Amino acid sequence: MRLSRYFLPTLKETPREAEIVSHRLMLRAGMIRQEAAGIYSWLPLGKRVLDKICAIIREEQNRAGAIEVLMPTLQPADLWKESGRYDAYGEEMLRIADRHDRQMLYGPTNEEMITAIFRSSIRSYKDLPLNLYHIQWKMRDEVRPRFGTMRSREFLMKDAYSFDLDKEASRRAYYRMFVAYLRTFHRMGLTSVPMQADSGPIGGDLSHEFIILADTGESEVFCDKAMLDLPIPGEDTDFTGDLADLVAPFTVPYAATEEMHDQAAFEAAVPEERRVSARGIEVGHIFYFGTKYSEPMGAVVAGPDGKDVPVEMGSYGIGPTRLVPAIIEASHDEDGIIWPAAVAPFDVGIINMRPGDADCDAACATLEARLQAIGLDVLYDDTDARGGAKFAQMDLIGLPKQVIVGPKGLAQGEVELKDRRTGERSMLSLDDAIEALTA
RNA sequence: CGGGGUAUAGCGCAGCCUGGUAGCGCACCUGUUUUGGGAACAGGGGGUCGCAGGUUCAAAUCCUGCUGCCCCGACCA
Repeated sequence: MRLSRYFLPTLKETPREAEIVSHRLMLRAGMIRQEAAGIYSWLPLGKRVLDKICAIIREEQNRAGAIEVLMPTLQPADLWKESGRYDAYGEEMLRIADRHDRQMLYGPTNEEMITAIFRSSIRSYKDLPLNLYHIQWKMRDEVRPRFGTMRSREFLMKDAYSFDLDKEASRRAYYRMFVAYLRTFHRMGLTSVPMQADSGPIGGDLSHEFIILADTGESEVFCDKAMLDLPIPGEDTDFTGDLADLVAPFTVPYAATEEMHDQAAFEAAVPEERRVSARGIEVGHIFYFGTKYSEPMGAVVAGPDGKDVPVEMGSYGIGPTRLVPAIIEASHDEDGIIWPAAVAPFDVGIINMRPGDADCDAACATLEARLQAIGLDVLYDDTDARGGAKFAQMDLIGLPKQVIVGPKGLAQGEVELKDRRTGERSMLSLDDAIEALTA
């Protein structure tokens, strides 16, 4: 992509409304634009990051055996009356009447709808286990949206729903998502800590929040330092087996958000030098809720004995539009964003120091073509802005690798390769630079 | 929903107290000189001063009402 033909409205100054660093950087890097309180447009650079995040989520959901669907954002109120949540949900649910004065709502979540889909097609335990997910816009009309897309009213959510014959099978389904989540966040360059969460009226231990540690996180979290260094299950994980042994190392050490925190238990369980108390951002939440929806809504399957039983369910959420700022909170410096390679909007940035100079133009064009040929996404700054402005902009938008091409280097047959994270710079021949970027 | 702010060009701000027909920096356009870490000079374009009403010869400025947005709290992927 040539920068001169792209839409990248970066800002030198920070819009006044932005308080936290990720919000400031997302606005300055031209990733988003606010349309109303808690409502955002995603501009090209932001859209690219969002797409990369969603792609990783999909890969890991699919690997874990979940199947993608797509449900509508607008739902009929009748479904929610069946589950009893239409009246219970409160002001956070955006209610709409259509032209026939039918009661509709912009969905804050999809348990009712997925249960309706399930019950209309599945009759036998032989069709279980089943896990259906989608990535789709949700609306929660929060009293006070804030922090950019970290807490917005309209937000993207990956929500998966599992269906099983009994609680034991549902636990295995829960563990599959547990491992999938560990892998998903790990692949995005994040250290996530699963923390036991309030599981509501069902009780038990099958509810976890996945927390990213970041200084500017919203809530206080406490855990055993050992949690941060646990190896993450590999992509060869057999999701058809029981994953209890893989999950156990993550559920045994102490880890709790402030709502669940017990200081005495913390001190008893964790030696002082391993006690971590930090800020965290919730990027995922999984829970088992049994027959809470299947029973009132009549989602039953015939068991081996031929008798109908309400299906056991769980739901599993990740917020991609929250992950973007979460990643930035965890990875930035005073110059701007530092994207982990897996979610960077472009893999490589090329800076042409002297557009119009035949040698510079030719070297940049060659570089761009060869990097694209090996499958890299390249943003080529071919504008005639001053050198300093180009460096600042490329650092602001956080591309992990940058190649700087100018007459001084070319006179020696070299270009400069820069690593955004470490700040390391080295002069290399064009071929060596391409070699280094391919590795 | 309680408390506190704020609203003037795309962004950041001044002007308001003391009324006289809108200004600065950045960004943008033209030209020249420049060019290795947010260039210099010269010229230029861009504004229903959030909205509505009122006071006045005259309102960005004073008065009244409303709305948007931000922050703190309670609530939440």
